[in-house]
Amino acid sequence: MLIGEFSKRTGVSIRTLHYYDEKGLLKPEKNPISGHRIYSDRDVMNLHKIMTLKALGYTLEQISEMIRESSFDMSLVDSLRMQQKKLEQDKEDIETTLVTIRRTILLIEGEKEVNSNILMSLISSMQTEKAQREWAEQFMEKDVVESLYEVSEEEKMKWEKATLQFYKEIKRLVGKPANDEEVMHVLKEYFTLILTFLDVASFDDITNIFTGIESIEDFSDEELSKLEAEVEKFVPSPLTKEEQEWLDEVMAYYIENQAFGFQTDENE
Amino acid sequence: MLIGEFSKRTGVSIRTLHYYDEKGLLKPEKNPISGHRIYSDRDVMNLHKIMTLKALGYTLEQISEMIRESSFDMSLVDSLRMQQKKLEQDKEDIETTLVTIRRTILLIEGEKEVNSNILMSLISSMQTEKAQREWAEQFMEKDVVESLYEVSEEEKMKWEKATLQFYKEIKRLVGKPANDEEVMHVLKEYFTLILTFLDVASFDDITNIFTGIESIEDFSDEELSKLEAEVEKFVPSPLTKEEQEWLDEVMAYYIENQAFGFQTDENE
DNA sequence: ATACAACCTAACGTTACTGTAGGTGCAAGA
DNA sequence: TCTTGCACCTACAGTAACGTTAGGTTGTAT
Repeated sequence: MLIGEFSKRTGVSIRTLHYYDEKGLLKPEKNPISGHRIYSDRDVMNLHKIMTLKALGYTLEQISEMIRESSFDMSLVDSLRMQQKKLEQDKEDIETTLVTIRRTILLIEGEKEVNSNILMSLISSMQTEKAQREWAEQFMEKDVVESLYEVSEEEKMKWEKATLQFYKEIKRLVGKPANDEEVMHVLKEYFTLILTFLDVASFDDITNIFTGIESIEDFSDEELSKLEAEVEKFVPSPLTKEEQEWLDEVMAYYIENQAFGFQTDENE
Repeated sequence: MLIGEFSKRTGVSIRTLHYYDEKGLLKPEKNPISGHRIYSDRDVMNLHKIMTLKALGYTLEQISEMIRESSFDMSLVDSLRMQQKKLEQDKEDIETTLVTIRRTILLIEGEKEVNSNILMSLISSMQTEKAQREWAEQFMEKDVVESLYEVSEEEKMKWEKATLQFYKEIKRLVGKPANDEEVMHVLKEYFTLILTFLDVASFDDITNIFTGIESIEDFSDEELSKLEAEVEKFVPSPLTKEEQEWLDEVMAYYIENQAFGFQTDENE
């Protein structure tokens, strides 16, 4: 059987067969005069072995070691279990990304255009959700973390949509004075939402969800900036430096003037 | 920010940053004298965008097109849906392979050593199960195919274990005369098993599961060898030519002498 | 004799990097 | 001032598993 027929019979391209020959994986006889490769029925079987192991995810190098022997012993089971682990990890990664994609599609379906920085922030926030959770367990009780993350898809969606809108507003309002009515309104809405999601009544209560911390002031400045850097690694802020500085300013103003009063302010 | 600090802050290796610069994905400022790269805060954001899109499965080339614009429109949704499809396919492939691996481990757990040809045959049979099913629908009614493949894991396992044992026996018995008692015994057991799985009472009834076929003789020789070749593409026989020829022979002998009688032969 | 298919080797292209060699810029210590 | 050492630079090579192309040879039909 010449290479063309063999290729058709097995469905493996001629170039791949050349390559396997070159790599010593499948070395057929050769016509010593013409140099043409001559494949036998045994080669069909050997190629099939190669393809099967490839389907299980082994590299050609691993395969060439494996096919030297004509039978497998129990060490194959160990090797299979390793493959299994690898594939399960791959699958989980894909699963995470699929969820992210689904949520992203839902998120932007209502919009006609989305600022790419904001969107990327949100996407990577979804993508790294699991890592964020594990990281958060350093500071909070496990069940607190759980209650924060184990919310329905709709809740998450609501949060993401609100965040998207909030950042959009920030980019629109940047530069306005801290006591601007619209600015105050946007901040109020967002803070209210945060408190709703955290399920606390006021900012003071937020400290309750951290372990071993009496108040926000327990964090030193160094600690805070270290924390910020770590958070940035997960999800960098989609705001420019100016936007961020402006936001810090108006937020400080807002908290000083309204934070502990807005609960009662219900008829606006 | 020089490249070292930037690399630490973002977790991306220096070499990769060089690469992104080279490819035009992330081109920081350069000190015109020393040639050192100078990264800004905006670059942090841009790199983050790149990493996010990479996590969604886009290639660097696609990414470099995508990051030219500062906002996304609805075409992103189409693109995300395409990614989604691709990832779903990948996931399914992995899933299939995982099932195959699990079954393979179970299959060989009882054995101390397995002939690699036989094992490869069985593995690829599991791996291509779906394709086999679709192929089989050319010849059988959909519900017949379904009833053949929609059996419990244990049933499948039983079949595979039996097949493994059968091939092992063949390789042990090859060369013995067709009327050898042991040979007859092995064939009988295997045929009985086949009929059990096909849920038919005799070989004549097998034709009932094919559509538009009155008897096996309806197939011409060409058709049969074409069929065989197609089956070989899924799962080549783990037998050598001699073993296969010997098996054909003893099977022919067995069918002629016993096939239609063994149903009654219950006290052996 | 010639056309043509089928084969050959050899070398480059692909993707997303990593590794290495050899050289420059800049600060601190001997 | 010289040297050491670190951070940085460019440029070239290598990885997996092939695909593609070029240029040349073999075998067969006309």
